Amino acid sequence: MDTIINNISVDCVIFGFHNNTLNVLLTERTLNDRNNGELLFRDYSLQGHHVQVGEDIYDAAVRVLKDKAGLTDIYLKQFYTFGETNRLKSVRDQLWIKFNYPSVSDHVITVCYYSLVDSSKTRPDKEHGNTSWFPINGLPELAFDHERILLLALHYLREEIKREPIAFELLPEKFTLTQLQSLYEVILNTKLDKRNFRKKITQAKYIIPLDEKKKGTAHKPAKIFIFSRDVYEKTKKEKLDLQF
Amino acid sequence: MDTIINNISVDCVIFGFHNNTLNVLLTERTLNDRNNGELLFRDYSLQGHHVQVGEDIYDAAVRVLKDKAGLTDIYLKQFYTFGETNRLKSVRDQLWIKFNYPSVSDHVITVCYYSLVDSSKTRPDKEHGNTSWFPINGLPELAFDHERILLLALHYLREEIKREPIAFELLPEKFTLTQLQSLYEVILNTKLDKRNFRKKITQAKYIIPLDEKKKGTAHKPAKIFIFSRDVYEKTKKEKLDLQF
DNA sequence: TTGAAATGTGTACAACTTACACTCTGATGA
DNA sequence: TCATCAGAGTGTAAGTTGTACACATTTCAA
Repeated sequence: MDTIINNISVDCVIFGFHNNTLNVLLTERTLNDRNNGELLFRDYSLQGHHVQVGEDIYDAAVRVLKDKAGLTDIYLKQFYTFGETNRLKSVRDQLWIKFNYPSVSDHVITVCYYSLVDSSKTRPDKEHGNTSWFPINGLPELAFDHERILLLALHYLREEIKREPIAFELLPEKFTLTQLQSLYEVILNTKLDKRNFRKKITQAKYIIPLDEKKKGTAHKPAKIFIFSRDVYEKTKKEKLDLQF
Repeated sequence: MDTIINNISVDCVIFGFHNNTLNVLLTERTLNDRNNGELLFRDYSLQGHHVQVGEDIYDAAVRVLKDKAGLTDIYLKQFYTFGETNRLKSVRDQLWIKFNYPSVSDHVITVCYYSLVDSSKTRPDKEHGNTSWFPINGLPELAFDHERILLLALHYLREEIKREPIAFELLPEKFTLTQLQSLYEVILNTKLDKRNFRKKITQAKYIIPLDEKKKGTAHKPAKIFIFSRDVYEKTKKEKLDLQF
């Protein structure tokens, strides 16, 4: 039997892009009264779990994605570790922990990752029935310090998407430029100029047009593009640009 | 008595700028043979320690800076957490740990910070006699996985100094533009054009010239500048600049 | 007073960013 | 089959920013 390390956990903030919004995958957490079964509270948490004995923390994050969301082979980035002594000390969290994981330490450090998934590949399955997507702008009440974790993840995502080609992790392999542009607009919360955006794309040789068009649209079909990490690695240039 | 959490530590990569190089503060680690006292090995480690029971991890980092290097009130940035199961498993490290900290877990997670100090304020004192500065380009052999940690710290420092006004943390309060420029040159490992560099400075209203000149130079004395975080916060503009 | 050493300054050209509006294409249904 | 709809796709001019480049100035010390 795998045993857990009782003071170290990982939490994953799983981002997906659909319905033209940025969404996060959350799991319902409820606590019922021990005596009468009455619902004491319902809120939502990130996907997380304790690291197991003998397990690397990165592997723990991979395991959490697999077990809690059925996701494999996706982008995972460690962004911060939370280690305040009071992070699980609210009355509600204490109740829940005592009921569900009585053996856990009262000072748990959590190493946090954010991950990016192509939501077209992720269908809600039976196994993870109490897990669902919530739009960034319409979050429910969150468990523990998960709101803080989520907001910081969003901050790092916004910074990273400006500098690294990670947007593609959130899109299907084949995408249109309109899709790509609205992804940037949604994440960065700005409006971008279509022509200027496309001018930049043309310069990036690793965003490659196919001889293929989007089918089944009631209007002019869009050209389809793919991202090549290979070409990216070979053509990327370091930009030195001091932001005084 | 303070007790330590035996599987969670913090490590600090302390950067300083002097002699026109970027330096790191390291502490000598030695192990002598139990029987004949003969030196088994000598290498160097970052400043680190286990987190104590009831202590926030950030506070642990502050404590480490104080206790191990006599530093207070300096810039501290968490950049990564290392949690591989084999990070302390080399023969040498195991020997050292068994001798010095036999009660420590064999899977220690370490939360890493880098810190920036104005080295003009840090004089090597008696208490920390086995601690000294090493230039980035002339590092000695390092303990544990500290070389890896140090290199990653350097990576994050290089990224952050391009976007945030942290260079000033490495300089005295009053500095000249030549000092500032060579700091950037050393950290980013490039040559910058003096006139263009100064043109940028002029635009940044938070780098403020004083009516004061450097004294005691055998040549034309340089104007003295200070950095104002206050003005920075008020005048900074978000730069949206997708690096395709 | 002269030399050494580092400070401080301007301009022209190239590259990049920004603002902006209309035509094209294919699907649909009248 | 033709008109309409909805989104795709395209170029240019003006402004801003980045880059390359060389010499006069100031102080100290000999």
